[in-house]
Amino acid sequence: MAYRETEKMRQRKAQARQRIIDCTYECVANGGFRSARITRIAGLAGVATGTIYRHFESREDLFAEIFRTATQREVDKVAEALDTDGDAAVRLEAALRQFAERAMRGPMMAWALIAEPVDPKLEEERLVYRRAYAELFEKAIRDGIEEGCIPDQDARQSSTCLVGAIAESLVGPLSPTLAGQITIADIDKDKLVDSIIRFCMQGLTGTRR
Amino acid sequence: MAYRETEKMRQRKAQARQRIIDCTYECVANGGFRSARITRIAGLAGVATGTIYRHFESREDLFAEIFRTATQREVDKVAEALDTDGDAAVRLEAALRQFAERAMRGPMMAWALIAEPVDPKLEEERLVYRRAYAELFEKAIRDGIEEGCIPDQDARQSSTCLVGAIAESLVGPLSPTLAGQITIADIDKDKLVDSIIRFCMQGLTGTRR
DNA sequence: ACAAGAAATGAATGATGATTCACTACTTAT
DNA sequence: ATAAGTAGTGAATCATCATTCATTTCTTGT
Repeated sequence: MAYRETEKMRQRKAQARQRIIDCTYECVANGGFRSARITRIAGLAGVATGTIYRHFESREDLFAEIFRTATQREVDKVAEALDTDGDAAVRLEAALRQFAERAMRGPMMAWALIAEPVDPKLEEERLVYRRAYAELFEKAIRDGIEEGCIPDQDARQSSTCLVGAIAESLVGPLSPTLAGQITIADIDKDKLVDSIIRFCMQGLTGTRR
Repeated sequence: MAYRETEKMRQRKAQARQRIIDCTYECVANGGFRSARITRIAGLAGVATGTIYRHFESREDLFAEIFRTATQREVDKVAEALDTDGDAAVRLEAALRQFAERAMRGPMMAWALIAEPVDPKLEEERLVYRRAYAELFEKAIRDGIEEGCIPDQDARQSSTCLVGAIAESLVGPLSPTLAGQITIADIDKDKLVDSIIRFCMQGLTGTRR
C-alpha cells in the first residue's frame, strides 16, 4: 500500500464538503431550491460538478441535507423559546413570535422551507419538520393544560392548526413575485406577527386579551 | 372556399375538448398533477398527443384550467354554505365543515389542489384560490362582528389563519405515501373535522363550547 | 367527384440539467 | 523516485417528456 487517507486529507475533504454545503445554502437562500443548479453551486464552491457527487449521492440528497440543517436550526430556536420561564401560554406566544419573526428576517429561505414546491423527497422532509414543530407546540399545550392556563383540548390537533395558521399567514407575504423577488414592508411586520399571534392564542386559550 | 366550420364540427371539437378535460381531471384525481402525462391523457381521451395542443396552449395551460375549474367548484360550495340562514358563526362553521368534508371525500384531488408541489404557474393559481377562500371567510367574519356574535378582530388575518389551520390539518391525512396511495380511516374523519372546527371557532369567537 | 381548407396524427425534435466516467493530478509509503 | 491508490475534473451522456410539424385524413361547398 502506498496511499492512505491521512488526517490532513480528511480535513481537506471535510472543508470542500462544507464549502459545498455553504454555497448550496447561499443559492437556496437566494432563489429557493428549484433554481439552485448543481453547476452553479459547484462554481461558487470552486469545485468541478463531478466533485459534488463525491460528497453527495445526488442533488436530492444534497438538498435534503440542506433542508434538514436549515429546518433543524429553526426548530431548535422555537424549542429554545419554549424552554424559558413563565406559564405555558406565555412561552407559546414567545415561540410563535420567534418562528414568525425569523421567517420574516430570512424570507426566501423561509419560503423555501415552508412553501416552495419541491420534489417528493424534500416534501417528505418538510412533513417531518412540520410535525417537529407541531410536537413542540403540542408539548407546550399539554403543559398549559396541566398548569391550568390553557383549557383542555386536543393538543395534537391544536398544534397542527397553529403550524398551519402561521405558515399560511406567512406564505402570502413571503411568496416571491414572478420576478423572483420577495419584498416585505418593514411597517407590516410587527402588525402581521401580532395579529397571527392573537388569533392563535385565542384559538388555544379561548380568551381574548 | 370549400370547407367552412359547421355546427356539427364545432360540437365535435367541443366534445373532444371536454373529453380531454375529463380525462385530465381523472388523471389528476388519481395521482396529482405531477404524474399526469400528456401522452397518458391523450390515450385516455382517445386522441393523439398533438391534438391536445389544438385545444390547449400547453400542458401548463391545460392544468391551469383543470385547477381553476376544480377549485372554483370547491369555493362555490363553501360560498353556498355561507349563504344560508343563521348567525355568522353558525354559517362559518358549516362552511368550514363543508370544506373539510369534501376534501376528505376526494383526498387525492384535494391534495393536488391544496398541497401538491406544482409548477410556478399553478402555484400562482393556488394562491389566488386560497385568497378566494380567505375572502369568503373574511366577509363572514365581518358579518359576525357586525351581528355581534364574533368579537372585533382583524377579519382578514383571521380568515387567513382559518385557511391555514384547515389546510395544514388536512395535509397530513391527505398526503399520499411514497407508494402514491392515500388512506384515511373512516373512523377518524368525523373526529378530525370536529376538532379542526373547534380550534377555528374558538380562534374566531374566543368562546369555548 | 373535386378542390380547398381544416383537423388529426404521432414520430421526431428539443430543451433542460442531473449524472457519469475515462482521464488527469495529486498524496502517500517505501 | 516510484508505485499504488485516491481525489478532482468537466465534457459527454442520458433520461425525461413536452412540444412540434410534415403528412395524412376528414369536411364541406360546388
